[in-house]
Amino acid sequence: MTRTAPQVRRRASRNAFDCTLCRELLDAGVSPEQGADFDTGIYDYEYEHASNLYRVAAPVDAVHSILAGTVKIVKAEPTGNQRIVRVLRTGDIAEVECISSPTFEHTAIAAGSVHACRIPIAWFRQGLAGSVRMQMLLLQQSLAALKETETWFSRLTARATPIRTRTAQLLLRLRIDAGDRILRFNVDEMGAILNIRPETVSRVLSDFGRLGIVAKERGSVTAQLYFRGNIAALEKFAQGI
Amino acid sequence: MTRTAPQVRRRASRNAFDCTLCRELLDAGVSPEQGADFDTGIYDYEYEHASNLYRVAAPVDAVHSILAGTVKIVKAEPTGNQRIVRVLRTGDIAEVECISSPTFEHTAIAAGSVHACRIPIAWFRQGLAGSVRMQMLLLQQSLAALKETETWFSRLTARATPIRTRTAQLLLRLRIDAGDRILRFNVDEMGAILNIRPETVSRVLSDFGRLGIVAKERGSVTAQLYFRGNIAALEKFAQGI
DNA sequence: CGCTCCGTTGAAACGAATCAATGAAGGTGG
DNA sequence: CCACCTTCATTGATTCGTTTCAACGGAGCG
Repeated sequence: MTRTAPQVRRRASRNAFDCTLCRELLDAGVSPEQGADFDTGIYDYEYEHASNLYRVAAPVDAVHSILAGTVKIVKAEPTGNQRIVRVLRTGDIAEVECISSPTFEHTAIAAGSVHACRIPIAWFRQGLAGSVRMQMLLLQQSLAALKETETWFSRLTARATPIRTRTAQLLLRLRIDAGDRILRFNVDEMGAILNIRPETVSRVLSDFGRLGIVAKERGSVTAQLYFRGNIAALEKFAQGI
Repeated sequence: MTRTAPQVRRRASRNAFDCTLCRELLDAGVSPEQGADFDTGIYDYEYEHASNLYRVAAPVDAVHSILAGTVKIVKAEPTGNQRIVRVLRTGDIAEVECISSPTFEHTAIAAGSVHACRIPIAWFRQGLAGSVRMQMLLLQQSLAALKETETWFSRLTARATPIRTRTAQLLLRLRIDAGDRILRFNVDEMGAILNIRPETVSRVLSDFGRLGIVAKERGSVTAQLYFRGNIAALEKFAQGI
């Protein structure tokens, strides 16, 4: 989990109004100073796979609204190792914690290609103070994050449940929409979530592979990011067979 | 963890205005209908040790503000076993989740004697809609809960860390104020937090006892609720010796 | 006094961690 | 275009820690 991650990010072409948060802010009548345009720092950025949206302990300069893609939220332990505490999807707002914290409490890493809107913190705070709808929106987000984290941890780290079961649960949680595609994390990352060693993840995944339940996608380069899974079978395993 | 818990609760004598939440609501100009008095259902209740403030899946009838004491927040797993996802202290607001949920998502159990203010949900929601300060207050609470849960889980369930270490960390987290008193959970409960078997908890605690680091309080009946701990020594263990 | 609840302790079984070696894939430079 | 190197996944053999099963003991209570 200490492998280096590229820091690349580039401005994309999308309109800022695709972002719920931006719309909400503008609706609230809080415009980013007069003559607002995209030079104020509100953009749709595209982040490469494995790049950081922001890093732990860095001063909070912006709030990120996920327009497309999946983002891993990583918490660093004092012991040095890192754990993934939740996963953000399209529509989520990253690091609502920034309201009461001057620095980021997590690191956010793109899983696959990610589009995110970066809203300058000053504008965001201004908007928050003046808009009841903004506050409710954030409250909802915060509660959603709480629920996600609780479930994530309490189900996925339950030692009573065998690792086979927990791995199946994790794979189901990483499913893309309704199909049989599953977001593919590497063995280190899955270990960081399930709290087991990468070797063990590999063993379980190999088992699943032999049973024909999970297969790695072959073909194009980007396809490596996904598994193909037998969802019905996985659900059985997830319930402890 | 399936031991029965008494359901006792009785009305205490304290004034509702000791409760931050109540004050906030009244300040917001939202009074519980005219002629408001304590018959509206706003009370300072006293809960006995091990009694429930509310139970999972029950319809949300009230929000609880903890005036004094410690409350365990328990999440039930589909597998049947229960885990303590966080601990509430004086000043905390229980189950902020109720804003977006019709039923309780957790069970709240008093650890020792607990004073809590029960605010009828209708009044609470009314106040929330009209008060910016209320919303910010809840947002803060929600974020605090999120942080607490993350830390709780990510530190205490880290499999890499030996159980000795994690137990020491837990004990430090259960410390009462600045002294050497530590809130005493039973072996089942500590197991439910650390995600280990009660027998294992017992073994570790016995070790600590032999090392003179932790001692069970002797004497009065209520004193059973506490340990006496050598804080400095525990901190060493908590850092992995 | 005997019951039950809860904590304690022991011995054995099991499962994941650890250590170590091999293999597949991708990138780089000659 | 191929050899080389790095990264990451895989697999095996062994060790270690927790669980499991089981029995015992103290405390509180009817």
